Amino acid sequence: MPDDAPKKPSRIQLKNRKKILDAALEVFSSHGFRGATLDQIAEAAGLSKPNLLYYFDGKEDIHRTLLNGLLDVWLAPLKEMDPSGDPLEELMGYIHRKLEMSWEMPRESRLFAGEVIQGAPRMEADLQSGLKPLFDAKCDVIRGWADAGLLAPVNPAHLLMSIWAVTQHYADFEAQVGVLTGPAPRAEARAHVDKMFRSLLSP
Amino acid sequence: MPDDAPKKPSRIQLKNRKKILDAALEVFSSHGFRGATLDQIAEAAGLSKPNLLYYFDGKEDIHRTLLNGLLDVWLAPLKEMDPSGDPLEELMGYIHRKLEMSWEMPRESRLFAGEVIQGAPRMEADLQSGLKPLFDAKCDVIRGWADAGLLAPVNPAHLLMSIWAVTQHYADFEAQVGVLTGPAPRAEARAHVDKMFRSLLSP
DNA sequence: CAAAAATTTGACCAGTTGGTAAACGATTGC
DNA sequence: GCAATCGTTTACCAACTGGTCAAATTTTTG
Repeated sequence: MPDDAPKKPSRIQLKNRKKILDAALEVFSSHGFRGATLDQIAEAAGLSKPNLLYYFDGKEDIHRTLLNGLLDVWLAPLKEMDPSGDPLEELMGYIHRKLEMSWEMPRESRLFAGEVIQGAPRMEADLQSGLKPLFDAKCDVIRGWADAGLLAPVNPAHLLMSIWAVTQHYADFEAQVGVLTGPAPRAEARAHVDKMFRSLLSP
Repeated sequence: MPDDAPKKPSRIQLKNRKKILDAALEVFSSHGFRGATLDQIAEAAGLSKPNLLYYFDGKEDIHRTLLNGLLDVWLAPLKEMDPSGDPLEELMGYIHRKLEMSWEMPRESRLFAGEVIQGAPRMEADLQSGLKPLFDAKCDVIRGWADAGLLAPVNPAHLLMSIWAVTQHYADFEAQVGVLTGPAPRAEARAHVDKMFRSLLSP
């Protein structure tokens, strides 16, 4: 018999865990792990601090849960890239989906970025087990496309990293983008990114 | 008579301030402002904590001094871009210099990135006064080149941001790059970045 | 060298922070 | 209806952190 009984969570547990994770996303993404305090998260969640710790084992637990759930969301667009589709349009579709995510989920992007910048101390395992295999698989797909002459010859790994760099930049460096461009850079960004990668990838 | 006598710093002051700033760069860049402690910085600098505070007014003072000095270094390559040179080669030269900086000065890059990700709370003024004017000026230069047909038509602001995004990615996301690519991605990165921007910019 | 100035240190402090214990309320299953 | 479980709060603490201060030590200067 398994000694870790799953004990299906009650409605109230589901609701409060969700509230906590949402509050934690807000706070962690704008102050970093160390910069965030349980009091801040508790207040943002509308709960008391000891109440937080009734639902999670501690600050690290909240953070880890958040990052873990995030990785799936974050990689979903890449998973959708279809090896049997039209190469250029599959890649451009991925790029636009990723760019859209940066506008729609900047907190998630910054949480991720902050963690990686600091050496991913609480995420190394997830990167190895979650990100690496998918990354390698998609690199193979892209290499296949390029070898078949359906794309310009390109280094798949560095292509993917460039895509992440450019698209996530709009979320992660929002403070800088805001200072440097007008209030509505979204359409311009879309056009620019489209042109940049299309010119690189067109065979 | 000016009441804030400059009082030229002694050899010992110069040396220790340098040691402190170097230690602070190490610690701040890998733990963020809030995550860094004065004790950590003091230990890395080989000084006692009260001794740190003899040279700087406090944690914020150290951080601000660091960021302030950094912005100049960071923008130097952009300043070097010569409006009267060959457009494509000036831009590609800038790109390669910026990429080189990411490999040579990853701590500086991460310090900057961490600050901007968290909304640049201690840097807004510097961005407005130091970065914005240079950015606008160089955008005008690039626009001029493009209008003259010496470059492919391109959005100057988003071009510059793309350059930053791609080049700094190798420093800021080093932990991720390390997991995903082999141990020597430097030459590959160079080739990829060159190809990407050359294909975008060639008229 | 001796006085003055600069530098360094040890002891200390007040505020913050992650986390705990136990009592108190609310739900739920029977 | 009522006991048992679940959920919440109050009061609290030990560790850490940024910062102070006066004394001690070293360096510079006349």
